Amino acid sequence: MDPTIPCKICSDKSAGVHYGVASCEACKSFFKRCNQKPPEGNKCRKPGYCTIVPARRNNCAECRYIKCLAVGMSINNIKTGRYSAKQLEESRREVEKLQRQRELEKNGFYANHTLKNEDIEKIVKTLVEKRSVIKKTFNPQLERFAIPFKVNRQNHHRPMRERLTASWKFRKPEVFKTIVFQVTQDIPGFSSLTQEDQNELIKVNRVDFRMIYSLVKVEDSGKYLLFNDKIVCAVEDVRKTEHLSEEVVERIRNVRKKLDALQLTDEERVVLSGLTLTHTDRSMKVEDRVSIEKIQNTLLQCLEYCVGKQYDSTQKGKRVAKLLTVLADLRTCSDDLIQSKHNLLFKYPDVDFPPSIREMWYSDLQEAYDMDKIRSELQNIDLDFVSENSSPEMSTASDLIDLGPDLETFLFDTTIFPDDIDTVFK
Amino acid sequence: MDPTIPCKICSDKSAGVHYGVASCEACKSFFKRCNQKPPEGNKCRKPGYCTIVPARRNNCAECRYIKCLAVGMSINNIKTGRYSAKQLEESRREVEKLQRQRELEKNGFYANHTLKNEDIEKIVKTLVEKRSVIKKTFNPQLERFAIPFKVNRQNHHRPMRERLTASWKFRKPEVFKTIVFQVTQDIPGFSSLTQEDQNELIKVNRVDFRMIYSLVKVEDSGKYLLFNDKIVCAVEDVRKTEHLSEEVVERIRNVRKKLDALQLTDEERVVLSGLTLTHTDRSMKVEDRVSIEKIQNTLLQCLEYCVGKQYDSTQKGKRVAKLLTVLADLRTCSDDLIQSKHNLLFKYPDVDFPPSIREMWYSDLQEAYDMDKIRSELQNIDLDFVSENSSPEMSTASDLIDLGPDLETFLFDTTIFPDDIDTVFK
DNA sequence: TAATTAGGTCACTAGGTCAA
DNA sequence: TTGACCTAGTGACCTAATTA
Ligand SMILES: [Zn+2]
Ligand SMILES: [Zn+2]
Ligand SMILES: [Zn+2]
Ligand SMILES: [Zn+2]
Repeated sequence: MDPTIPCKICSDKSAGVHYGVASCEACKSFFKRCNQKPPEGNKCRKPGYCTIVPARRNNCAECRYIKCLAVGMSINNIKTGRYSAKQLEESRREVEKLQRQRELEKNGFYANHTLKNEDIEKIVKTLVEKRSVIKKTFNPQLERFAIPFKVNRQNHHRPMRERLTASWKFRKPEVFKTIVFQVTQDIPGFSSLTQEDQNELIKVNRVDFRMIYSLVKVEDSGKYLLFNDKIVCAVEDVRKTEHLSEEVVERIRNVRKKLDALQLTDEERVVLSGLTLTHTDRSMKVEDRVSIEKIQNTLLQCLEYCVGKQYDSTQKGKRVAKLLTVLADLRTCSDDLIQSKHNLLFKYPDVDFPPSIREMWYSDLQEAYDMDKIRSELQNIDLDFVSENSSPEMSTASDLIDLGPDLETFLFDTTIFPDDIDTVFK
Repeated sequence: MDPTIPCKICSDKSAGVHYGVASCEACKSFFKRCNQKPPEGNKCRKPGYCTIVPARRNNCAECRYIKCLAVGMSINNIKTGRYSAKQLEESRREVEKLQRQRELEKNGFYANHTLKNEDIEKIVKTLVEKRSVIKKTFNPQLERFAIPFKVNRQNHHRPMRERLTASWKFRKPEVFKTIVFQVTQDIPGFSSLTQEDQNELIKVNRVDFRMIYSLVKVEDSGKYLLFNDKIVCAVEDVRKTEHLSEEVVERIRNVRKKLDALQLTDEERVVLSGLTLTHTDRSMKVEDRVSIEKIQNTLLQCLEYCVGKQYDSTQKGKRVAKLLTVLADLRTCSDDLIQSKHNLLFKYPDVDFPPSIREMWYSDLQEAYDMDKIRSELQNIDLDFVSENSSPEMSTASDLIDLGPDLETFLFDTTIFPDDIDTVFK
């Protein structure tokens, strides 16, 4: 809407926000046509690598489309109607940011370099290995939760405020922070960002990150939470304790289905996870957008490389496009999830949430994660809140709906009410 | 007015009560435009089935419009001006209910499932058959009233209090209760509701139900009450004994006209009747709104199916929209009727109304229908209060206005003053 | 008065059109 | 195929009207 904000795809003069992204008239029309018929593959020698600028944007439709998807264009992201005062304020601030940005650019900070394959290989390999290390490191702690339990439905009728207050005593968000911190250490350029930017990116994108990075396999029917191939909990019970509406759950379910359908390789998974953290649209506070874009560019090259290992050039572009489309869907979906969390928390402002939770869910709070503190706290984390009784029962399948949340969300972010869990078995 | 009450159409943040329904700014504007020009039909594959949520509400205007109508939006439902203390109290209570609601949500009961055609067929067939059974069962009792009689106009000048007291001796609301109870037995899910919710729904929606379910044919001119094709009474006389204002009668007359103009098939009639009972906005006491919504959803599918039998896909959406519009009009109209009943009864608080009547008309009374008692009482109902004299005269047509009430209302709910009836003729 | 809403306004965008 | 331009919405905000 402000012409000083350039097209996110080709950096031409933007003609407003189209399909969720500031874009020029040309790129808007282009993406519109792509939705009717996506551009043919196997024309570009290196899909994803062509530079998209006004003069050359018509040279490679495939790359233009990939860029559209990468910056978050999606048919599910449509905005209509007049802007609210709040949105206008956002826009105004983005313009200011941009000006500061341009000054940085003049200092030759940003270079649109192309990585060598061996560098890419090294990055991806490190990320994959880090994931299995994390798995091993946290297994002992996570394993303690791999105990199926039954939810006491009676507790759903207790006053919400009471249940919320009780639940937070047992949250361990530090575990997640540690995991994501470990990962960012291996994303080239991420630790060079200011502490503030790092924290902000993690904060606003953690749901997306977690959804993709998830350490657990989701059970095939999608009805149960699995960890180490053991059923942990019925999804419907999580939905209720999470206080999520059917609609939000439906959205999550759909995105989870799409994610599962992708059958991500480990390599694709870690790179995509990293990509989620480079999304800056959710925050006004992020300062150094140019550096973040550079990180994004690096990871996109990694993605292209990983996909190229499995697919021939005919299919490679398609696969990349597909991955990025699902990423965009995931963003919209987790926006909803975050929103419904906010609604919940604002509805019960007097609940005694620990500061770490407030900070996590109230996006306008100023405190940020203290990475050093997290690192030092890593040793002292204690996760036991489930006592181990036994009772070989579980909510019946007929009560359940099809959803595939991930264990981490369940364990560290969700509103689990320990009092609701009355029997643990196996 | 309370922003925690979401938009009834798309569940976005509501901006107050518009056209009678809590709705967001967007849906308000949308409905406003629809009143100028309704959305084009035959664009949606399955009118009425699209989910209306903020992100997707612009995907299908037809379904959004149908949803508007289904939740009761109507140009005749406009409310302006400041809220009274009572209305504010209502709103406050609704917010509380909503919170409790979400906690109940839901023993897996609410699933937005789509019914198979054969199941729909079965439901509709059962409902239609039940109606003809009811007709047969109650014919002997109703037939006894199918005697035209003349009203003694002198009695209209007797003190109101006196007339009211006398009249209630002869009311038989039990008959109606039995009829509606029989019907609810065949509405899937209705009998699974708590006894309290069932009673409350019947209580607050009975006028609408009756108006549509009506067992009698209305005389063509609309000037006389008919049962089994025999004139029973002049409408204007009912108006006077009922103490209804010209305005209310005019409203009823208009709605009745609209209803008649629809030329409902038996199938449409029974399904619409069922739908009236799923309306929860009139009561604060209704608890399990989600289950009721599911019932409503089921019946909406039935309606769509019935309409689909007669109309091609081009016209189907239009017909459904039309039916739901009239339903909304009916609601407003019977709101007026109920209000004027309340006014009447509050004006004469010392009249010795039987408990069953108090309970029926004073919506804030706590007693509810006792279904089991009704069932057992069914055998003992005795409807004879009209003695059979004869006199071949009738109120002249010039006194009459165009109104088409239904016999059940006349017989069982209305304020008939037996003393007013001085001559009955063949 | 103050609260509250219908209807108007117009800054916005999806999708269609068509010359280049 | 492209992209400038157009049309039919959309929805945030405003004001006049309505009511307690
Ligand atoms: Zn562009
Ligand atoms: Zn290319
Ligand atoms: Zn809405
Ligand atoms: Zn539709």
